[in-house]
Amino acid sequence: MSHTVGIRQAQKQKTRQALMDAALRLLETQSLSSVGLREVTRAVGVAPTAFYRHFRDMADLGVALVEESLGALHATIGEALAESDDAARIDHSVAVVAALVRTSPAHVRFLAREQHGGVAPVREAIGRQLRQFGDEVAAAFADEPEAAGWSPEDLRMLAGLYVDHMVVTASALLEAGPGGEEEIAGLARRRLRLISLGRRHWLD
Amino acid sequence: MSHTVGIRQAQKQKTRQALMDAALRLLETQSLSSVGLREVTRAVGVAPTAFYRHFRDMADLGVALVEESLGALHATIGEALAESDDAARIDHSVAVVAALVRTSPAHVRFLAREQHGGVAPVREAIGRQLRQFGDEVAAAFADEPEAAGWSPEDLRMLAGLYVDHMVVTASALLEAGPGGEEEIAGLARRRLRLISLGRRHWLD
DNA sequence: TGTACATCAGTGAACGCGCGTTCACTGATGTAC
DNA sequence: TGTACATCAGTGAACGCGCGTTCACTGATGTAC
Repeated sequence: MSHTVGIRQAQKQKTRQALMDAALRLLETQSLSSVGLREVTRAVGVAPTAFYRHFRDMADLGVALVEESLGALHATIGEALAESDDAARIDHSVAVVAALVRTSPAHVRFLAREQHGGVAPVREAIGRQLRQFGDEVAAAFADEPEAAGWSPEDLRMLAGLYVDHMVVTASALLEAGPGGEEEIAGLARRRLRLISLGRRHWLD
Repeated sequence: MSHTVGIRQAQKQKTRQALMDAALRLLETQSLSSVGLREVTRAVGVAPTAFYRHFRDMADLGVALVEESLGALHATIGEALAESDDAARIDHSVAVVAALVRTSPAHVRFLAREQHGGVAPVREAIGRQLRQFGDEVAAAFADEPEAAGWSPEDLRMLAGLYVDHMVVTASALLEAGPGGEEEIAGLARRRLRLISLGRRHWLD
């Protein structure tokens, strides 16, 4: 091999990830503004000062967690939106959200908690991501024949309604726990179906 | 007069309210789990130990703030829901939420922040209030002729959609500030209208 | 391949600070007679 | 109305503790020759 990543760089990346993982675990029962830097380094087993080699402060780590939580979701959501049939799209979208909550509950909890939390940079990073999802959903809608006659503003309004509803669904799934998943998912599907009905008659 | 409130009791109530007001002001830029008891008493101008005469801890004060924020709202929402015309009900409901955000922005910010925040008793108190709003909205819907043929579950689903939407609207109004109020309110009304359209065709 | 030097992730001691909670107290208000 | 005692909201000193941040350091990794 000509050029490996470098032992030093690989180890640094590993520590950085360990700090993020430890923080995420602590965030399940606290909010970001009350999790301390020392608490995180203690959980990882490094000196408090090692933290500064990776993040300026806890807000900086929080922003990194937002990217980790939502960065990969854009592609997955894109797939769900690509479904041609309306019912299939609803089922697929709800399934994507349910899968996210099932596989990464701590990430979802973090997002729900910090979306309106006390740490401005993190709040803004989440807001940016959600707005981007809204834009992507609106763009997907715009490509469909059902969008004929719709103003861009109304499409964006509808897309925002979808996204907001998905966020509400994610935190409801979280609160319900694994046992209540199917009930919440069913409720979410019925709500989306009602919205979808409204969409169909919007231009009547 | 036969029996005044008592100077002692009145003064105690005044201090208690001052603690809640000071906490609410501090909560505009922080979350509950990072606001300290000493910070609150310092803002009021009493000794830290005076806090314990009124609340067990900050979570206890938070629960009291939830009641203060939402307790009076049930009656007001009831009025809005009593509108017979669908469009009037939408306008009235959005106006109630906008008025709440305008007159008590700090209360609304507190609720948005702590709805999924790190302090369990407060989170649960907010959840209880929102569920109660949902029940009230569902009961109001049930009394209408349009509800004929609807299952109780579907009515509760619709009511939840309304309440969740109002919560989303309230925090959007907060983020937008006074200048963007009309835009957000307009968006909220269009969304409610779309939901209302879906409702009308639910049984088709 | 070997050597000499540079880099830099992680260390550990030290700092000043504000925190929540305890305790015995004070003195104005309330009550019984 | 006046007196004697009880109540209790608010005080102030004291405590031990964990916090974020600074600093000079160490020693493994990286690089130039």
